[in-house]
Amino acid sequence: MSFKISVKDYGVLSFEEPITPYNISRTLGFKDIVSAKFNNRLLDIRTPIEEDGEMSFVYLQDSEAAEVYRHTMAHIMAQAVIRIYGKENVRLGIGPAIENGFYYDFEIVNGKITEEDLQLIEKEMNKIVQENLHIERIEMIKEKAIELMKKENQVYKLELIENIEDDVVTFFKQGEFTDLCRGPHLPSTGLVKHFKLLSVSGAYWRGDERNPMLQRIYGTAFLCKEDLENYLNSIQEAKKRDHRKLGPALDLFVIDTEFAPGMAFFTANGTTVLNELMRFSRELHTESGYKELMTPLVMSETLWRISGHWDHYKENMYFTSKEEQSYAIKPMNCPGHIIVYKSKPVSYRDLPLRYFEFGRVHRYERSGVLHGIFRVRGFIQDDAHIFCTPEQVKQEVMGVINLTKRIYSQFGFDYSVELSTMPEDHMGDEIIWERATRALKSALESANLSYTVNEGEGAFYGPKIDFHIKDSLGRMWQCTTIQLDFLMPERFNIVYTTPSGEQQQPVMIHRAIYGSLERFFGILIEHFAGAFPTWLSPVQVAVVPIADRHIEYAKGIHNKLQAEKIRIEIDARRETLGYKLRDLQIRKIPYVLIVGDKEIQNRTVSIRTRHGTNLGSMKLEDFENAIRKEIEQRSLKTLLGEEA
RNA sequence: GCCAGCGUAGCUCAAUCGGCAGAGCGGCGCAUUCGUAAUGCGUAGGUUGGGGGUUCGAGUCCCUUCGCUGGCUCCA
Repeated sequence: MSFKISVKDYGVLSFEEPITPYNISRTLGFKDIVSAKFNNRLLDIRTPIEEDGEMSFVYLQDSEAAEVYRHTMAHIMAQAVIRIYGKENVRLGIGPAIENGFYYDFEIVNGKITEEDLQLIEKEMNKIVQENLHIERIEMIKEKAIELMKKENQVYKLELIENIEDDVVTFFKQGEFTDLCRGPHLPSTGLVKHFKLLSVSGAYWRGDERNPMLQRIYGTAFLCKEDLENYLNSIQEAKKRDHRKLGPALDLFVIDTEFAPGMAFFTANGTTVLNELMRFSRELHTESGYKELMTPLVMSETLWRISGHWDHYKENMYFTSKEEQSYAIKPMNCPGHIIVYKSKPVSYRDLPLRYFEFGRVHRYERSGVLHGIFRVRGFIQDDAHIFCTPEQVKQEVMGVINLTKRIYSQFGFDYSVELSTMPEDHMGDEIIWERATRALKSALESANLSYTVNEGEGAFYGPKIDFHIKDSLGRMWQCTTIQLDFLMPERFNIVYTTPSGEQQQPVMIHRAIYGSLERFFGILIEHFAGAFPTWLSPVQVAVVPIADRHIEYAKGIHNKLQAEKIRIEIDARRETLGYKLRDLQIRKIPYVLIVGDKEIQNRTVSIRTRHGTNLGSMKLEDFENAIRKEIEQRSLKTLLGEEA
């Protein structure tokens, strides 16, 4: 047996016997490695290697090391939990490193972990760090490991081992604590000292709600104190952008939890923003050849039986009845659009037929999932259904992708794209699903979008492409969705006439770009931290007369700009100038026009931005032209000299 | 829905061990007419989420219900 390893910054070495990265590093005089990258996989330094490959060493300061030390931190936490609650009372689930931190799932027999306990656990973790325990990697024959786990009553670990294919499994041991684990881990528990436990929550074993619920502790860890503090501060800062906080504070919406949990009441300000969003969307949809519809909110239950919602979506629907007739409040707009489609004969010449609607839908959502206006029970979709021939599918999907890119670029945020395939609970043949999935893939590739695949996450009627946007706390939310559907046209038996006079079934593409206006609005609030671009700002300009004798002039400005459809208000409150400026700035009004004696004399306005910058005086006409242009262009930036 | 925590004035938060429900901001009133982030004084505002219980006495302890937060599952 002989194999070669190419070590970065050294050269190629030949070995006859299995060797660990640690031993290689020692031989070559590299010190203090915490992990090794071997053929692009992060390895524990104690893992014996016996094959050709390329290796580079990972040191504590390297970015790749975070995964390793956070994983070790999860073990330290588990060790602390066991010390506190007693070995016989703790059953371990899984404990991986995640983005920015780590977690571990526990079952505490006849007990529970509360937020208060986190301090206690942190204290014990600090002890373990102080003890600087040596971490050992142990290989064990699977049968023996199963026996051991049975003896220790570690039912979850047992399940994990039974699902491992190899004959040998690995454990990591630090002091009295041993855990089934693939690794990699640090050489000892004393290397990373700065950590914080963040929260405790429930998590189903293996993510399945039929399984028991374990308790999950989330934490984070960093090499130096500053990084930890910066991270904790960034969480605090992000919380200030939270739309649930900013929305009511900026008077955009309220949620009345007593009378309508999971429903948003948009105030005048919020409605203004939504109207602007809809206006923008309508313009683009018209340009892209969509026809706007309005369809009923309440339709017969029978309709929903035909559509398949009754069989696959009933749990999420609201029902009502009158005169012994049962009705459903629509959870989707598709059946309504199909009724319009069916209302007259369709020729191949009419296709693709793009029906668009700002459709208000209601879906029952379990109480625990509601979240501000990101996840509600009633929302408005910028929904459309494209009816087309099978040949037109790819082009139509690409059209939607382009429209999506166009809309996103207006706001300037990043997104990720996912393709979701056939779920367990689905309608129709697998062959149809495969064809549809291929069409979506092909469109994605032609559009040059990189994407990840979510197996089994599609809608019940077809596979879909989703665009996700990050919220202020790093959670991803689905906005745009493009779903292919070969099934609903069949169930409703809709057809078009082909050139040869035959009746053929169209393909249906369900798509929404904002997704839900509520969610998109919420994302915007967080993205701009409430300081919307001027075209979206509920109030675009405030005029502040310095003293009563300036009110008349201020009113003139107000009336003039208002006549130009600029959203302007006058602040003639009997308060000091400083007080009003502070108040208007907190409300994030893009421009404040201050008028006093000087301005009246020169027919100017003094301009102050919501960032507190004094832009000096300007002729009213010049200001008017600039802001009008800024609004017309729906500019992300101000045209008056600084970032909007 | 599930696990844990939380729910006091419009908002942010006090109220010791179970012992008279309070403050700041905001609102309202009066005075102040002011040049780029908070003028001063006064005043109203509460069934402590709802219901039940323990107790001489409950914001505080127990039960229940509704809601919220963090996650899990689910989803636009």
